[in-house]
Amino acid sequence: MNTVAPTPPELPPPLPEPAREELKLETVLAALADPLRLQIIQKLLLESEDYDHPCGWFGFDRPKSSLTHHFKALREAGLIRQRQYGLERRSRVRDEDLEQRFPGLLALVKSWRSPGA
Amino acid sequence: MNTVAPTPPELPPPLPEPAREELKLETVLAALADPLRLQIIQKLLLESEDYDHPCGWFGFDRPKSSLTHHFKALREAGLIRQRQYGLERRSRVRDEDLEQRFPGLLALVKSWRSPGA
DNA sequence: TGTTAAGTTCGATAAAACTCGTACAACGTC
DNA sequence: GACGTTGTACGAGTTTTATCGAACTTAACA
Repeated sequence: MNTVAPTPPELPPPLPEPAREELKLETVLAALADPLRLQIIQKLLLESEDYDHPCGWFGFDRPKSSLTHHFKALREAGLIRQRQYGLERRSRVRDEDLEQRFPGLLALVKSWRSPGA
Repeated sequence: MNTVAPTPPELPPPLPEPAREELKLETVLAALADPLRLQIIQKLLLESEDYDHPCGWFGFDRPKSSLTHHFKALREAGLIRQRQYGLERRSRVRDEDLEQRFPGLLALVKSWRSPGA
């Protein structure tokens, strides 16, 4: 019986991101201080169900260039990992890395009561 | 036998601050995103030993007007409580309020490894 | 009363950050 | 190849934030 974990089915490589050890609390907090970005992370945490999501999935009524800006900020701060699937760039929260470095932080985001709801 | 808690020995009233229920995660995170302010909170958490401290106690080599700016930012975000003692304005972390609203957040600040040390 | 010390307020400057339009690149499909 | 779709890159305008000097306020005290 072979108990080796199955090889993941060829994922596209992640876009450039800081390594786990490079994550800085100041930077992570600054990234989360923006309400839209907080909302992005919260939605991913609450609704993503193990799938990565392109930024259209979020349903924000904002110009695309604004969204690019915020997703990039999140990625560069180390909050999300992004992979390119054809045209789409899908995002997921780096929950393991974040929990390891900043335990409890994501729980706070999860239970955030956003002003808009 | 009287088990009533002793009346605290006449503290000066706190300067204006947001009530516990008014604390906003975005605002708190933004306040903590600045390295100097993060350092202020961390130092208070690690070394204050139940005393409030005037801003000279921190030993920052910055002009007074800069310090005023940051302490005010922390107070208005709800991170510290300040009381006036004669000429001094002493600060303490609002640990109970913060722990209640954002459990685990202060632990992250406590274990922060500041870039400068 | 005059001096010192802690801290504020105001104002100017400078550096970041947010917002978004326009133009562009890449991939799929007809 | 032309088109629609997803998203980026660049740049400009606007707002926020940080930094700090200078003048002021207040309390303590000799």
